Amino acid sequence: MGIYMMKDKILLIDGHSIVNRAFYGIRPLTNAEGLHTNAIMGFLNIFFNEYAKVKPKYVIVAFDVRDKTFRHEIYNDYKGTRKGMPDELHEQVPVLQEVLAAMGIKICTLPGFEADDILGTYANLASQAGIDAVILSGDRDLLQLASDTTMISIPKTKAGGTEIENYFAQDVIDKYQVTPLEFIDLKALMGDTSDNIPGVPGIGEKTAQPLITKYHSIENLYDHLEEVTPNGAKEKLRNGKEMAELSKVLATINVNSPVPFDIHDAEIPDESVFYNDKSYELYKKLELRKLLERFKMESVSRPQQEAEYSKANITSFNGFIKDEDAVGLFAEETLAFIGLAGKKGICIFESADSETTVSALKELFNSGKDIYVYGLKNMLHLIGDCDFSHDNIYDLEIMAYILNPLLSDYSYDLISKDYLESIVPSKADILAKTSISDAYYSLNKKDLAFKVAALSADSAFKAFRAMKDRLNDTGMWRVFADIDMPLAYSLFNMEQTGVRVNRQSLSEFSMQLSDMASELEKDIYEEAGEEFNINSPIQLGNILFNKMKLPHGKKTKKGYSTSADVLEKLAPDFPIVSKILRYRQVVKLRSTYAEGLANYIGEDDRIHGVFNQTITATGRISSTEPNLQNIPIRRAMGQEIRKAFEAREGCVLLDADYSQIELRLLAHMSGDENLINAYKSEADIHKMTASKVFNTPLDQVTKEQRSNAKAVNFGIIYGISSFGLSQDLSISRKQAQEYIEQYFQTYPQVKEYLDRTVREAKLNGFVTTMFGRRRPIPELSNTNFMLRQFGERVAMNSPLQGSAADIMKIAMINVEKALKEADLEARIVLQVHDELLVEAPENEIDQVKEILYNEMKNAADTKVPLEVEVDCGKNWLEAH
DNA sequence: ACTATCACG
DNA sequence: ACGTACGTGATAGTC
Repeated sequence: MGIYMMKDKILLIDGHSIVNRAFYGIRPLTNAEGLHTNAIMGFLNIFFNEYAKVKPKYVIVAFDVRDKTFRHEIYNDYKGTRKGMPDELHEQVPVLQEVLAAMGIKICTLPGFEADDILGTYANLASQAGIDAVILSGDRDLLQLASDTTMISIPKTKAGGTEIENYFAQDVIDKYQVTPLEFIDLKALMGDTSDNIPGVPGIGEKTAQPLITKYHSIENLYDHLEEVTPNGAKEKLRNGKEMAELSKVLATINVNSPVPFDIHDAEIPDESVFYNDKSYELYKKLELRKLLERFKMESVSRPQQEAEYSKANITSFNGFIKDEDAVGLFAEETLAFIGLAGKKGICIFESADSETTVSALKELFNSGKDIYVYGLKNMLHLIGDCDFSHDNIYDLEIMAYILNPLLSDYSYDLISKDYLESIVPSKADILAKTSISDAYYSLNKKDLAFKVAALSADSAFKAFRAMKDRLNDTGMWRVFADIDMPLAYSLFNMEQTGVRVNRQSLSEFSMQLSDMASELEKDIYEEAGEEFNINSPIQLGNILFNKMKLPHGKKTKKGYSTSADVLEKLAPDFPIVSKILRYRQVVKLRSTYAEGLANYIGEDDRIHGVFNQTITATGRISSTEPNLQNIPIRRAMGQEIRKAFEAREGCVLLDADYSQIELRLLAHMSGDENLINAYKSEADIHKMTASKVFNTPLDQVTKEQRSNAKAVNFGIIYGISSFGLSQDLSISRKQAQEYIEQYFQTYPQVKEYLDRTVREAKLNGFVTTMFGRRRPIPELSNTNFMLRQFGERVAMNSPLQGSAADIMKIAMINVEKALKEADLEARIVLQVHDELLVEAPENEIDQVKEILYNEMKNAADTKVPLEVEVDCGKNWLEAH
């Protein structure tokens, strides 16, 4: 390998241009404080990529002083002003500058000059000092600065990510047939609206480019104006001479600006200067999680705040809690140790065996002390039961969820930040990807496991008060104490009970499905004339819409949509399409359900799924590993899967579901007299609505009218829009709009209620359920019309969906309690939003039916009675 | 890791 | 001019 001197490099960044590109390229993101962060994140990503590629010795980021844009003022004065940036972007610029400064990166602004001038000047200075320059900008204006030693880098957003186009002088010539300096003249002729360069009216790129290639400059072009053909262009040039000259002044970058510091002041001696305490805290505050990983990678020796704790044997934990009223508790699956934190400090208690730990935990729970934990339900699974006092145990994860259900994570480090204003290292910071168990049992990471335990217990101990106050202040303490906290035990019991699934039935059905799939596959290949992957939307789209030339509907990013609603419209005319739809159905049933569910059936022939309590924005619970809330029901083939959910020997399944609970709640919450009366007088609300909306006697309502009214009813719950309804019903927007207006005429107080809800949501920034649970809606104050519109629909939907969720939670708690008090063996096995599935011994059927009906019906007091249907059967399909 | 699709309420 | 119904999770393909 030869040895040669590498020239030093300087990376010059056009701040506003890159931040703009980042803003529009990345979906909106905010941190817990509501500060937008997408542009900052995008900028830093682009920066780190470019930094890694260029490996510069110097870095300068230039920003315009936006209020006074000197050169352009001349022009702005008579032709309007530069487009302002949206608030969501504007607020990020000073924060980004703060981040860059913390990273030790020089920022340069210069009143009276543009960022372009600063970049040009430093590139010029660099060239004189024998330093290569790389200018990073989204703006092609900068191409005039390209030379053999100055490269212009322009990021382009492509489908697969960001690609960067690099231009030295020769690259500019190759692409535009003009030299970098001639690029100024080209720009001056053709103009650039984004940069407020007027250009010569009527002259575009097509005309301008050959002219500059031939005459090299505007001055020379006008000296030879008479030679120019065609006459039209000549005439336009003649009339636009003044514009051309002005434009050239505007388009020329000043490479001799009075820049405030020397290149050598912008030296980055080593990449590690980016990663310091100050920048770490800023990244953390901005919740730039992905980027935070760099801090670990790049500076392993970064000092981490130490958690001070003592160590003891678990048998002595009583001594620790003796003079404490409350403690924060950490426990995890090894059960080899626990962490306790109280007012006198933190202690890690080690234990010889898990039985000792379990009994210590139970004793602790029964000690009468208040216990604060993160994720109680998981802890209950470690212990194996919840037969101990409940009302002194508080789950901070649930508290944090209620305070802001929009977050994706409620770990101790985020809670410390939000409620204690204290930055502590997260589990991932301390252990990277190692699990607590692996760390505990490894040779050198045991103390790291202890450290996580200590920080978690300590933050639980300290954050409780602030969170309780916040729940009280927002009127949500009752939601926590009466609904979500007790529900955790119900969910634990449900998970522990599990639901019995017949392995044999699933496997037989899976084989049938496989046969059906290969049959359909064969037919589809035959009709398509070739073999391809039917599961690939890209390949399928190509076959259907490019090769076979079927009429296409919507487009996706990568081609034509092949979604079911598009294919269904084609199915009657093209047999291959019906086969594809059927193939999809079959494959879905096999992979997700027949095979997918089988993987979760345990030794006890039951599936013990996970019911998550801190996921949804509205207060519903969600189900994972596997998802037991989306088991097929609507189509005959899918019902086979439901049949596999069986009661164990000697038992039956009782299924209880609320009928149209959200619509009934709409009647209750709006107080609409017509809707309330409709419910009181007629069982079939969709038919009743059809009769009123379409002005038809009840007994003459057609099937179609009823189903249209049903769609409108659903639309109302989802936050009605004429577009959405028109899509659903395959009718025109105008027609949909008429339905909606008819509906609101029928139920005027519903309209008033929805308007009021949106209005108050805009005022408060959140909506509430009947029980006071809040959902924040930051979209309502977004400047993006689409997002605001979305916020309005959410405002209409969330109180209904959320109140229904609250009611079901209350019902679950009460059903469980009633089953226990009646000393029954029956257990809740599933919850599917408005439906409960209970497994009960045959001799308990009547009692359990009664309990389900009463507890669900009476879970809330509403102006329209809640209707509950209870049924039973040997399997879930029969019971529903 | 992201997109498209589809299962449920 | 935009381009959408509300709330979820799993799978397969693609990058």
